[in-house]
Amino acid sequence: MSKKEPLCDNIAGEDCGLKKVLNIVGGKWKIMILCVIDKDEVVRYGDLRRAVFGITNTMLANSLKELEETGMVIRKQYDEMPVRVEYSLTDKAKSIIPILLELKRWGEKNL
Amino acid sequence: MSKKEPLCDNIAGEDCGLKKVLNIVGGKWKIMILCVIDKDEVVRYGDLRRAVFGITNTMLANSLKELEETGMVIRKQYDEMPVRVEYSLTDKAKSIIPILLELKRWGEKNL
DNA sequence: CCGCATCCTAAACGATACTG
DNA sequence: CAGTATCGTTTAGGATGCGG
Repeated sequence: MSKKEPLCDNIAGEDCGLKKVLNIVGGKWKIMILCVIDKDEVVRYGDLRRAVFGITNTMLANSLKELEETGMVIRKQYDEMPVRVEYSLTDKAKSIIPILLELKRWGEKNL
Repeated sequence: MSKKEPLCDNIAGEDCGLKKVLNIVGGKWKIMILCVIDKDEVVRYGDLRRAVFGITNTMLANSLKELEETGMVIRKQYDEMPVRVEYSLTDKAKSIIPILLELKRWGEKNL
């Protein structure tokens, strides 16, 4: 009998681990956002918008909110004047980075 | 100086290895299709349609065509009557499976 | 400075019917 | 059996302007 670990267990639903991952880091901008924060550790909203070339306020704010809700980034607000907001990665997000790096290397080698 | 390997090298374009990967295995069905073929090694079109619950002819045919064009699956046609078509994974596709499995495990553990 | 609200476009996805 | 063609729907993404 085959002992192969299946890629997806629940072919029908959204509860496959793989699909869950794509749900939270998929889309057009999320990985690039994680990338910038990973690189600089702590990043302000405005710096993020300048670093992620081409992103609009709408998409950056939406993406950051979703990343925060899924426990990937931490939002810290300083009520100065004007206000300052800093984003950083959670431990959870940091733990996925090495796997994404493997995927990146695979892509560079094979595509 | 930081020696950290960047997640994305080209923040602006589509030429980041990570984005390339998502381009070819992203979307709603591609990973599930790869999953089924990986499990059974060689799969006929009709079996694939039954195995990937909820997929339509349109999406299955489109996805398979794209996976073939990106060198992820092999299409072999037998001109019998009625015709028979079998799909299998390329070595390239097989080599990404272990990484996807890691992602899957990460998703199961963290999401 | 850091976003949100609104409206709009484009692309992904889907239903149905039909063909070699 | 293994798809294609056509058309409708839905969702992701984007432009612009306003507000705390």
